Amino acid sequence: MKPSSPTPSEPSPFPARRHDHDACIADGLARAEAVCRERGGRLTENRRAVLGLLLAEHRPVGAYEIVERFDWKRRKPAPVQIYRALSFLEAAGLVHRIASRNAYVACSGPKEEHGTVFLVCRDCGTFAEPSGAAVGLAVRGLAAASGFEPHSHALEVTGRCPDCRPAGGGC
Amino acid sequence: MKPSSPTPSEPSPFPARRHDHDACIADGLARAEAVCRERGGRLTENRRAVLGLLLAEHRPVGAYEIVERFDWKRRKPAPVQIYRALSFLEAAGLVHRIASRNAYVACSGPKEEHGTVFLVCRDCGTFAEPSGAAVGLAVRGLAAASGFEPHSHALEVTGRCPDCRPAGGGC
DNA sequence: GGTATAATGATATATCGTTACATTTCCTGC
DNA sequence: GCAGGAAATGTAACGATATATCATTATACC
Repeated sequence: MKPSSPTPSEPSPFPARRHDHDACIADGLARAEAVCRERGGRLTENRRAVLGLLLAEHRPVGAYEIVERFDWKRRKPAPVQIYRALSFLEAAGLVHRIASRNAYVACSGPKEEHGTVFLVCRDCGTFAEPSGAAVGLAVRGLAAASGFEPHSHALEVTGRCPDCRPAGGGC
Repeated sequence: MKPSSPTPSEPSPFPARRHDHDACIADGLARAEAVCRERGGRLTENRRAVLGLLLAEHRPVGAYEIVERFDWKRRKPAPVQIYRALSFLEAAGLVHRIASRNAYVACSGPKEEHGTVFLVCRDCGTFAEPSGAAVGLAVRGLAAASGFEPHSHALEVTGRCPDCRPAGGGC
């Protein structure tokens, strides 16, 4: 028996090892189009390209790595181009910055109330963004206890993803 | 009635507006000495100076700000000196890096199990490090649900500290 | 004292992110 | 179509953050 998810009602936030990648990119881009229509921005070629690259990776990617891997009109873009696209996408809630790694990921779901949770595998770099309701609760609890008025929060967890942790070992 | 802490059993993690600052620095340095004896490192003059500066501020301070404010043997230190001291102190659990701000703070208490919580006031920059037991619980819950094996985590919350939030306003 | 290890000093460089300003693209109203 | 204005891009230079390298000095231990 393989250690597959025991509770299909709450699927793992990690991407399946093999999955329909093209669909997952197409979904992300479609969602981006919708968000842009709603917010008023334009999903231009540059922004679409950056988002597409991030959607194609399920891991945090540095801005300069995006620069290197890019081929816009047969030439390398300047860093500022990438940062501009990232700023726009981040403001739209389509991309998150992983501060502890100076890297960026495509957001995997609709934006939660100013709070995000990131799980990053220390071995393979795979990334997941689970629902952070429990964390939001914990934050509000801390805030109430200390008189702090929370505005936004980011929880970054490093560890090992289901694929990288020793299969049977309970350790 | 002023909005002081209603539960004296759990004191605010924020420093009182006026408090015995010298004692608070002395305590931190004493604790550092103890940690060094235990771990085997040396709390050298440079490291002690960096830690002292961070202890004197209750807010995140950037590495280059430390450089600027420093006066070692009548000259400005090179950045690498500061980073070396910070690395040592961070490894010893005496200092934390606030990734979202590229800044560093003196740790206000004994190290918790590979997890930390930071509250940073967006108005005055004041910083607090409350007990993160509730967050640790939330992380373990998320992990259990997704098959992730958490190793360490950092939660960074921005908002307004008790001194900066409007006194009576329930907003 | 002699030796190994830890820490520092000094210089250069890598990495990450922004400023400033000119130019182009796209939408809108005519 | 086409002028006017806002949004987005192109280009170059710069600022901020962090590390590499190697020679030198201090400290602990025998």
